[in-house]
Amino acid sequence: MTEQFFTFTDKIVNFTKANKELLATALSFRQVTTKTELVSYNKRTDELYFLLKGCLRKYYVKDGEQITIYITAENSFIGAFDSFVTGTPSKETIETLEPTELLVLNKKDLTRLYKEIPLMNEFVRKILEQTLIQFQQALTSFILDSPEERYTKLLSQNPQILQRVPQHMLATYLGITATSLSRIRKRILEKS
Amino acid sequence: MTEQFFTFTDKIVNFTKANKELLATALSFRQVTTKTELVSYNKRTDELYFLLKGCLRKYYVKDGEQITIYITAENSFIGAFDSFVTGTPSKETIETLEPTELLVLNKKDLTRLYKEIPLMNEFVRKILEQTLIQFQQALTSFILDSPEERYTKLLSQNPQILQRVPQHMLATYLGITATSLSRIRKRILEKS
DNA sequence: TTTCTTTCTTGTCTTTTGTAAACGTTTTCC
DNA sequence: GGAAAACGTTTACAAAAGACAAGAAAGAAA
Repeated sequence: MTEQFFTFTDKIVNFTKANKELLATALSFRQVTTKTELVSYNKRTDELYFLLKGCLRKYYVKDGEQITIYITAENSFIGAFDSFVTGTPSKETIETLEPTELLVLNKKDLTRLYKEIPLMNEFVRKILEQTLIQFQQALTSFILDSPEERYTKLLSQNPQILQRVPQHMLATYLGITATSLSRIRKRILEKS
Repeated sequence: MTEQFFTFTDKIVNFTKANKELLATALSFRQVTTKTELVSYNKRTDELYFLLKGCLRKYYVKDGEQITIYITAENSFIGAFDSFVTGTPSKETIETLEPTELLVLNKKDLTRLYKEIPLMNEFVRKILEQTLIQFQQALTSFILDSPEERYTKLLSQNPQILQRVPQHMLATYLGITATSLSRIRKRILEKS
């Protein structure tokens, strides 16, 4: 159950066997159905998730509409970082889009691991470095690219996601309405 | 010269005197004029900067136009993280907008500091956590808010920046053209 | 000061997106 | 299986943004 997780960590740092045993005791397995809220609006969260199987999204509610701001699938960490780090109620909701299997790490255990495993700070630092680069690329794409360009980029970089996520969620994720995405798709079809 | 930097670090972790002496030897002071490129297009960078005084922006070139993707001022770290971390040529340019004073930390020294100062990983991890939250908020604002909302938010959260950065740079930073920002400003004036 | 450059605004026209509503299709779930 | 909900597309109209060009205003430099 944790092999998949350590396959992931092995690409980042060299945890010792002892490290991994400690880590494994801190991780709890959780299996949830579609549409489960892992983090809810205005609730504090002290959990981080490692996705073993399935698909999640993060969304905000604005004017009564759900606006998807993040989508991710297998072998990645996700959490409501703001609430997790600062302890404030979360403005974002994290919800499963499929039956999902995760490993859960809570803040208390993470704090303990930072003390017990010196490599832990380095591990998390490297994860954060990668995540930051990803976020900066996403942010840059919003500034540089048109919605149509963002869609075609998503199409080429992450074609699987299109099979797993409803189009109206993709639309808000691209910063546009479902109507507009439908038009963009039509436009692209007509070009080819 | 480094007091200002340690005032900053003291808010994050408790470096010992010995830590600070080590750190200080790794930091070099640099004073540059307006429009100096700290990181240039297609060049690798192995430097991170801590801004003591002045103002910087990061920009991309698209279709011959400079598109500003980040602006920052005193007491913050900046660098072309992608190039810095992965060693690939930078697609972004970092340029001063004012006469600027900085502390420079290069990658070799940072790598050394990670080994010599255990707290260093924690320090950088915490900086990255904060930066990630900021980036996520910026990204979210692009998805959730209209250009007009982004402008008024910037106005209320960071009014000083408006005095220091030309409007056409702010415009691209907001994801719109200078023309459009000018009209938004007019619209806001007429409302009040 | 005078000149030159940069910056900002305005006008016109075109394209894109948003809003709201309708409609057919697919999926979900008793 | 059948009802209800969710999903995707389309249409008409309104609002916003982009492109391009012209010109005013402000700053920097000779």
